[in-house]
Amino acid sequence: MSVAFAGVGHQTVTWDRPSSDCPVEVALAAISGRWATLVLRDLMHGPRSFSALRAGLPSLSAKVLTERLESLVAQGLVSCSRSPGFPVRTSYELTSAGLLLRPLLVELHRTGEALLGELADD
Amino acid sequence: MSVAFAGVGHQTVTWDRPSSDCPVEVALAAISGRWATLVLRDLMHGPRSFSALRAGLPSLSAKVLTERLESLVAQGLVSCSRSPGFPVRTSYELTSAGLLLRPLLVELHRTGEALLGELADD
DNA sequence: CAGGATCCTAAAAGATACTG
DNA sequence: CAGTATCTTTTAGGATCCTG
Repeated sequence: MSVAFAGVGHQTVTWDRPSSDCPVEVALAAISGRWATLVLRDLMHGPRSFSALRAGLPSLSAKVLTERLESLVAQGLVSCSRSPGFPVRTSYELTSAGLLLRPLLVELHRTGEALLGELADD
Repeated sequence: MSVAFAGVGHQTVTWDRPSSDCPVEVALAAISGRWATLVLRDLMHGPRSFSALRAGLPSLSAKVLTERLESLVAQGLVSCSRSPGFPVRTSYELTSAGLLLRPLLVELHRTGEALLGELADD
């Protein structure tokens, strides 16, 4: 059921709704939600604690950061380890699956620049 | 202000919120919203009328399709031409800017497949 | 330090009916 | 045909205060 965007060829699949088994939806799920790409970008540079992530994104509330991280962990893209003792320290880190997102983020950035350039010509 | 995701190097930019002048946000805006990628995928195959798009995405209401198309047109990614006379016929078509999204859609699909493969290993 | 619990608002999505 | 109008529901995001 591989849908070839590039090869504009014949294809049998006909989605009638965004279905979660579609690869595109899977990838989209990983990067959607406000701040998601920014959090991922931070994690691309290495493991980060909860507060390190907050410090990097000051206008992001604890609640939303928690949501974003929970989502990423649930999708198997990020793992979380917490130090025993007190106060607790956490370390969020990309899993091998999470690392697969790097080319997508790069492409997102590249495409955005291309759009800015193209639309400036008008 | 080019942010290198790939080159994990030094960078001066520090976003404290998703800003619309960030290329990543620009690209994200183009593909966000439910059904957006599906509509774009249809348009990648050539010009489509309003009802042709609806026919391809049966569970998508006229209202939402209208919203999606308005957004794409507003972003300069799609153009719309309407035939004079009655009944009216429309033709939505990707602009040259809109065509720039193709590699991104391909990458989205590719990444999704990679994720499905990687996560299946667990 | 790293969240959880609540409450609130705004925006997005969907259903339905109607118009140029 | 190609939408618009309206209303209701859902969901995301944010603010604030609290806890292990």
